[in-house]
Amino acid sequence: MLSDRTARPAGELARGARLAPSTISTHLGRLLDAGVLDVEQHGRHRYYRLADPGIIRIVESLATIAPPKPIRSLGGASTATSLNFARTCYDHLAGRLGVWVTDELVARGMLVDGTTGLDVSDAGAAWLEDLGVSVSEARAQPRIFARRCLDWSERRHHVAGALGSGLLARLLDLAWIEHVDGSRAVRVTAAGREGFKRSLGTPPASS
Amino acid sequence: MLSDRTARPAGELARGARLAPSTISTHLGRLLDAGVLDVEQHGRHRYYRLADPGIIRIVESLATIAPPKPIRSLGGASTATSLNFARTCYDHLAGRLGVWVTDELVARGMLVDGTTGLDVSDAGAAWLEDLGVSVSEARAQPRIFARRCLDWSERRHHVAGALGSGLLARLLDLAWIEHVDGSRAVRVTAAGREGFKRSLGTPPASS
DNA sequence: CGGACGCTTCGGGTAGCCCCGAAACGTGAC
DNA sequence: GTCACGTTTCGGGGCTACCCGAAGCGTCCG
Repeated sequence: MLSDRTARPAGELARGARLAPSTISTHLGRLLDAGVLDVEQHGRHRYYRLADPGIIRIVESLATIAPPKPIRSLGGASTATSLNFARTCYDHLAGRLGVWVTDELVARGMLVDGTTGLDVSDAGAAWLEDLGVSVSEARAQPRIFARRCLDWSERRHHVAGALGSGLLARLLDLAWIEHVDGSRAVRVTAAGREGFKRSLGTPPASS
Repeated sequence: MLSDRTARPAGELARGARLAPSTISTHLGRLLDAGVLDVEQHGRHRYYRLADPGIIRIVESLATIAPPKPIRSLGGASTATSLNFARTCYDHLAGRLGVWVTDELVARGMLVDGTTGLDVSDAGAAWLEDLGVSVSEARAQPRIFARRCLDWSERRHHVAGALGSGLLARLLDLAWIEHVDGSRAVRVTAAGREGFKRSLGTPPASS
């Protein structure tokens, strides 16, 4: 849950791992002592995050070789919260939906491995422009065009970078997806289900 | 023990870890199932090695953040074998002696961090030439001049690359060190103790 | 100021990992 | 064929990491 560089309070981590707050607190304390985590206090919340980029790299490389349902203890970890289905990760789409979109684009040859990160093929550019995402604008931005970002709930990659950002913005604009209250969680609208179905096939179920 | 890319039979790994062969065999079996290790059978020996470069990188990065005396179980791991004191790692010097030499050179400002790996200062070059190691020859070689190599017994770095190779060759040439029978283990001769003392201070004890 | 809330600390129960010795297996040596 | 040797498999024992509920501490809110 912390591998997306977010800082999260202990209670949220406990709920996410389906463990008692006291249990999570012990773990966090040890990781803090070991220098793996940093903590920042805001009011009565204590926000934990991975200590440095080196640690992040290690966590990510471990996650890539870990079996799909790893974690020998920690209760079973994967929760059934709406965050697992779809959420924003910074400014792009993550969760089961984000990974699905990425997978479909790759399967159709629209998204391919490029020299630095990912790239779109001609077919991919056409599809994106048709949807209303400006590929040329994304390319012009002073940041990496498209890169893989590790999804903590799916343990697979979804697309980030300028392209991921543009895609998320357009999907919200089209009202194919919308934020759930004020949270990072996202839900697919009726229009979205239709739209996805027409252009990429049936999206995963939210349950 | 496997992080230097060597392949080793189960029994040697058991002795190195000071564990019963049956215990080590269980661990190796699990790591094999998980795809972390590969195995190759030669006669009645089974040689284990890390499965791929990705795994090697992960093992090394974990070792760099692990505390100096980690390993919660596994008996206590660090053996008192002669391999721990001094050995060759490919074509350079490793073990307590190899790490000591590297540390002393760094402490004296002779070995410094360079753009790619390590580099020698003017003082370092002078010292090496005085010893009889040709720095210019090492630089001319079509391989990296000097790099850090993780020492599995010390869990710290020693110097490798063309410079590490030249240094080992010269130390053997000067008969400051010599191989123990046919093994990778190395011992310091009487002349070596004298020589090290004059130029770098008292070397670590072999016991 | 009292109560709610987030978090941590403490004490104790349990599951499962790590370990070993004994025995089985397979290969090479005599 | 028999023995030696390296390795694996099996059955069990001890330890400790993980986990929880209860209690304590600090912060915010009414």
